Amino acid sequence: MAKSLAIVQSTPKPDLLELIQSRITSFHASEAAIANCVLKDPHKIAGMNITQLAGHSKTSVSSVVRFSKTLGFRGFPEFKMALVGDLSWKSAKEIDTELLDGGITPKDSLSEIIRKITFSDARAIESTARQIDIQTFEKVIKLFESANTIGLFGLVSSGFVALDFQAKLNRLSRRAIAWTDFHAAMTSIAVLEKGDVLVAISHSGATVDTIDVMKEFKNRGVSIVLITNAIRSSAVEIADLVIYTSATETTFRSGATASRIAQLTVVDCLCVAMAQRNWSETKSALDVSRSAVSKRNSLS
Amino acid sequence: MAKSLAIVQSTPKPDLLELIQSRITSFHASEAAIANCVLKDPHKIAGMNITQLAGHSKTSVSSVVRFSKTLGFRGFPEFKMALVGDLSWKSAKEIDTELLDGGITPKDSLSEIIRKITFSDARAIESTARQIDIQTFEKVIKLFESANTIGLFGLVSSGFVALDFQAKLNRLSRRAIAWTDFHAAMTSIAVLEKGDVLVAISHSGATVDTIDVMKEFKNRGVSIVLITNAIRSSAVEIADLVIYTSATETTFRSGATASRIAQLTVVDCLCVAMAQRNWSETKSALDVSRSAVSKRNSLS
DNA sequence: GCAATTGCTGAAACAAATTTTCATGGGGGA
DNA sequence: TCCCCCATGAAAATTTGTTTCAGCAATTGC
Repeated sequence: MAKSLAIVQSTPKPDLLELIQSRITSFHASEAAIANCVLKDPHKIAGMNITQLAGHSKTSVSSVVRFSKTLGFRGFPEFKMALVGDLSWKSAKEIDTELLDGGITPKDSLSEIIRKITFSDARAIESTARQIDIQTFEKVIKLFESANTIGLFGLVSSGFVALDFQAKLNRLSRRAIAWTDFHAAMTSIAVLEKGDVLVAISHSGATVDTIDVMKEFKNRGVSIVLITNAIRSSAVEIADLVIYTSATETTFRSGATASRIAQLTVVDCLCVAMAQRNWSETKSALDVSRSAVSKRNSLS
Repeated sequence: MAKSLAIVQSTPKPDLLELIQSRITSFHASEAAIANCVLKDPHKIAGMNITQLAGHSKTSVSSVVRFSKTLGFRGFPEFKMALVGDLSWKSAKEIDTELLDGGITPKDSLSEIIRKITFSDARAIESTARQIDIQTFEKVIKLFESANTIGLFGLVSSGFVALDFQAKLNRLSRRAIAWTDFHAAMTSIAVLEKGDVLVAISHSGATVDTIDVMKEFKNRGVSIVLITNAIRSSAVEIADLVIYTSATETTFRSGATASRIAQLTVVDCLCVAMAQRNWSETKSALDVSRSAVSKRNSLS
């Protein structure tokens, strides 16, 4: 019971609904059915017991238990408590659940569009933050510290994040190389060897090229860190360590801005944490890099 | 069960602990013992089951049930849920009052680092959203719509935003070109002409190269839109329209993540707004672009 | 195109928790 | 001092939640 206690105490988890929303694509059929019920009328579900929810969602009690466990709870009661807490938290914050969907309609005014987008972006960050597993996070940092070279891989929008990550690591005087397509990574595969790290960034965790790259590097004995939004994906299977983001994509948002923002935040957290670990050395390295830039330009 | 539903739904009960406190004198011996336990460490109690609470308060399970009923609940589970809700509600209120300057100190734990960074990133988005002047925003969109070609310029980290912007505009089947350095922009200056738009992205608004680029294009009769964080800067003077971001950089954050995240959000708002303006055409364009990508890959 | 395997699903057996019942005993009043 | 009342906790009864297992569908490999 110490465990369930710890969960209740340490994580108010005030974003359960968003978490469910963002993971809904990686759910199985019956899990998704339950998720929909919960999202549709969370208050109603909060007043149900497991049998009722099973009936209401036209699934079985076992599926409800599995659903709860998939979300990281010990069982259904714990999930229910988290749900109650979440609803209560939201009512305190007066969060408009209608905004949660973030979906934009043809009749929305400009200010409504701005409100909806910024709301969902901000939530993606907060939700990702609460989601981060400190143990994993710390392990990733240690891997980085022991690695000789850090490889970064991401496609399209995740590629920008990889490049950003590279820039930040370089600034911390770490050797880092970012690739944004399959062939670039493959032709310089020898750059990483046993003891090094490859960070793969992929919102869906299912992109073919990304998975192939991960496999190739893994075969070389390179440790694989994955930053993704999808709990169940082939990429997760391959990776040694996984950091999850929590962003919901909706109509007109296929450009994946929310997920990229969440990824950037994660990257930033990792870099700042690394920087902080060796404060003095970093401070000077930062200063050097900064003054080098300002010889010609101010920052950007 | 209809009743318990009603209770959960209708009563946010934002003061369960106070209620207990106020009634404590009218409790029987064992009820009072339980009440004291609850008041002493509500979080701990919230993670207990009825047997544990009975043991902890040195009473019996039956007394706990009676205690719950005395408070007006149907039974112990309902009391527990109310307690969880109350605590969650209270913690939400507290978070608001907590002051976070975002500065990271050498002794911050990993979770503190994460909290501080994500907090300041989320704040950057929210406060940028509040800052945005709708009139300007709308004018920018109209400029975009009437322009033949849209040029994007940003250096270093703002360069990523420019590239992202280009990708998004292309996806909306707008002709857009991003440059991330002075010479690239200058050599293809002829791409933009009178009636077209150049969007300059610069956190500081003082970068020499960016200002030079703006001037050159302005001389050609190109309209200049600026996305910046600096209210008073040379760049603002030159631009025709300015959209302000609102991000504070602090120790170890010179990589400008917060400002970039704010910029990305602004870019996203602009694109979604444009998309929404001609819903039907866009919808199909988006679909085309999406399906083109998924031929080989899932999104990213 | 078929067989094997994997893994999702729900029914039912099982376990845990909550609630009710009931016997006990202590305190206040006659 | 005795009796009655009722708060109390032990244990039975019930409800609720969890695990196991067999079936089935989808996918992979041959």
